[in-house]
Amino acid sequence: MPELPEVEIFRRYVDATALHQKIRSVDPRSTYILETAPRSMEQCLKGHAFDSTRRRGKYIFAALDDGDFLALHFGMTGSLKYYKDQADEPEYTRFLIEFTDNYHLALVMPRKLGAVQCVPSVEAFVQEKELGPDALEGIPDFGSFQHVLEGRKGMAKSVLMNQKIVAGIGNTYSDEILYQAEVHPKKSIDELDDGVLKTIFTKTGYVLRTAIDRNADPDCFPDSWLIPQRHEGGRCPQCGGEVRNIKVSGRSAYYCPNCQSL
DNA sequence: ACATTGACCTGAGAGC
DNA sequence: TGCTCTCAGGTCAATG
Repeated sequence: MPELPEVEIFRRYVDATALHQKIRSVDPRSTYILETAPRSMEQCLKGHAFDSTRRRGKYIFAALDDGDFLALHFGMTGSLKYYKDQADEPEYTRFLIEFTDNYHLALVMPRKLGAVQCVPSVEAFVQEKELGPDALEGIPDFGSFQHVLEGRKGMAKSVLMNQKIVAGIGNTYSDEILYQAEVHPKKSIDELDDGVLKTIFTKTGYVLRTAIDRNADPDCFPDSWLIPQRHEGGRCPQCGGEVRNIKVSGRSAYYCPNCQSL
């Protein structure tokens, strides 16, 4: 599921493939994910080129040469594919950009839970969505982390997943972070002492950074991690006990009842 | 103002 | 085989 590490890999993919090429046409296959009208979308992109990219949480912003941005969100099934021949167009292409050199950039998304739009300013967009600081780059030290959590009362997992508090962490990585910090997903955040909070902060950086270093490919994650065991019948790498699955705010949370007690 | 829940989307996989 | 049901988890609106 595209959380911060996957989205960062997508961002680098755009950097490596689709920059500095003039856009010939835009083909919105699904208006459902379009948050900018098709006409203004075309006006925004056609004849322009992407200069650079930025990421905030789970959003990518591709900067156009006239100052606008294309904002991309991948929902839970989104990905990008860059290719030349029309015959190589992936199934479930929901938004398609064609460059003047005949290459294509497709937003592929079986479930239409993502979004595409043109925005004049990243800052205004972030403000409108009330996005919190980026989980990796927006929280430089433990003091900032404490500040971000100030006054929060919810369950640890829900807090980590709340994009208005910290942007970029979703269901899968919140489980990993709490597993490594040995915190029960339902533990109230305001009941944790500074030592534990500091561990959560440290593990957040470690987990996200390591995932990016390994191409956000779970097959390459360390054996000591929960994610490879995050399924029915999975075993805790630490104690060998069975991993448990419970519902936390309507999401399925995996954890080790032995290592992460309440 | 905050926390929590349910709806949306649609393919995969289970069960009958 | 083929139908129905449940589940996955991103965000957002509605509810507590």
